[in-house]
Amino acid sequence: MSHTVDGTLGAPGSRQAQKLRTRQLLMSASLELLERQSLSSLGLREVTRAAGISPAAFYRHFSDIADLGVALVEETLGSLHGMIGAILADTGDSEERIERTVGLIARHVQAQPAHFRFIVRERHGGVAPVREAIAAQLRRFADEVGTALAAEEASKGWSEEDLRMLGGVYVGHMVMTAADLLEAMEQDPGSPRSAVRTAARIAVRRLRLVTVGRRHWLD
Amino acid sequence: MSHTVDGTLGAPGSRQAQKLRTRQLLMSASLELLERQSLSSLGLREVTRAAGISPAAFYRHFSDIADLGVALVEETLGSLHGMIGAILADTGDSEERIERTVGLIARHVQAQPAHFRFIVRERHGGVAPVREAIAAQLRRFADEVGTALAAEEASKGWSEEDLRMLGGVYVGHMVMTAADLLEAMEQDPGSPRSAVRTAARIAVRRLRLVTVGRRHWLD
DNA sequence: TGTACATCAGTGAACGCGCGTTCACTGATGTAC
DNA sequence: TGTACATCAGTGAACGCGCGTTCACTGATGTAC
Repeated sequence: MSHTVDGTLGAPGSRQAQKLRTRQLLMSASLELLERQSLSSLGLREVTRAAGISPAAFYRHFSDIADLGVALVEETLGSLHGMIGAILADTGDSEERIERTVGLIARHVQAQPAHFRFIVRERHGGVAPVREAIAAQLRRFADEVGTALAAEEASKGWSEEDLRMLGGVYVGHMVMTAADLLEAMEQDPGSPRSAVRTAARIAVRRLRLVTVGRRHWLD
Repeated sequence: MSHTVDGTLGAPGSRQAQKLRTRQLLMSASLELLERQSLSSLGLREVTRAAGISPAAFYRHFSDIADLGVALVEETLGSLHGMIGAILADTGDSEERIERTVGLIARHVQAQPAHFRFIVRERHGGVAPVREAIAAQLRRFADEVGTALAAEEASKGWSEEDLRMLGGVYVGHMVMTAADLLEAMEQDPGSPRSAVRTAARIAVRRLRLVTVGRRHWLD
């Protein structure tokens, strides 16, 4: 019944909650370390040191680093679902919508760069289970986008395979834009963010190219 | 016959030639190991073991693994120059040309999968100098393609920035296609190669989308 | 031409270090009655 | 309600192992005369 957040008292379920908190600590500590290295070079001891727990405790939560990586994929791409939804609601061919979409991606990337960097880096990285988890999620996103596009006016007469392709193109562009923005953020002086603006402008033009192609696909 | 030269070799099986051979051995052994792991998890001892030389000898050729990685980038993207040239000579908007381009990429990827996998994996990998070397080379490729496109009929009225963007889009599609083909090759049963064919077909459609967009860019 | 010396790619042993994993343990939390 | 027992997240020590790097060395190749 009673409840003290500082970990001294026992409410029912507080053990479970504490375990979850530690798990989350491991995951966010890892994500921070992964800003500067890849998953396959991330050490178990390194992670537990950063999280402030003993190495052995790691095994109460994950069987190994690859397992933690898969959990990070779920968490990260879960948090992206909101973004995909917002973009879907926005998907259309007008200039304004393209710019809003790129702006949305830019804001998400700047808000949680570590999550995006992780996905971009491990998408083709050296840890097979993580690569597969990312591929499965991105395929799901592409299907969702394709399905949403199918309902639009501009998709009349499109074959199912072409719609799936188009969904994949949009998702591919999102990842590409995120990667470009991260690269720009890394090399940017900090204040003026000119490299970021350039990356965003190019992303807009690329999306415009796809949009024009879509409009005249059946010509 | 006396041969006194400032440092050039004269005798067959010269010291310099042997050194180059060992260096090449280190690089090709690494590339093989990198089919199954990423550069940042590649060990110096692991490489020398695979190459059949002692660990200490490594330092006669490279200062560390990152240094070897940069050398691999130069070698790999140097070998791609021929492909880029062939594609440039082929670049145009006709359906046939698109299919020839994708076929060309597919053949190169199947001929030397390890080289392409290395570039795709390390393009956003955990080793900064390697990432930068790849980015610099791809930027160069994109500029070359952009310049070649500028000379074409279809590029009349295009701004320079849009041409650079288009060059980047083509290079981006090449890398994307290579990545998709590698993924398909991995999961393919072996004989029918249906996943590879599907990946190639989708690559063709994506390129077609870009082509249509290009054609109507100024509408 | 032959001889004496210089160079340097590759060796093998040694080093200290941090790694992943195991184990018996502790003590707070949860449960049964 | 209080008491006795069960659970289990996290600990700390220990282990064997492979790592990157250093060093003095060897012996084939190259050079000077």
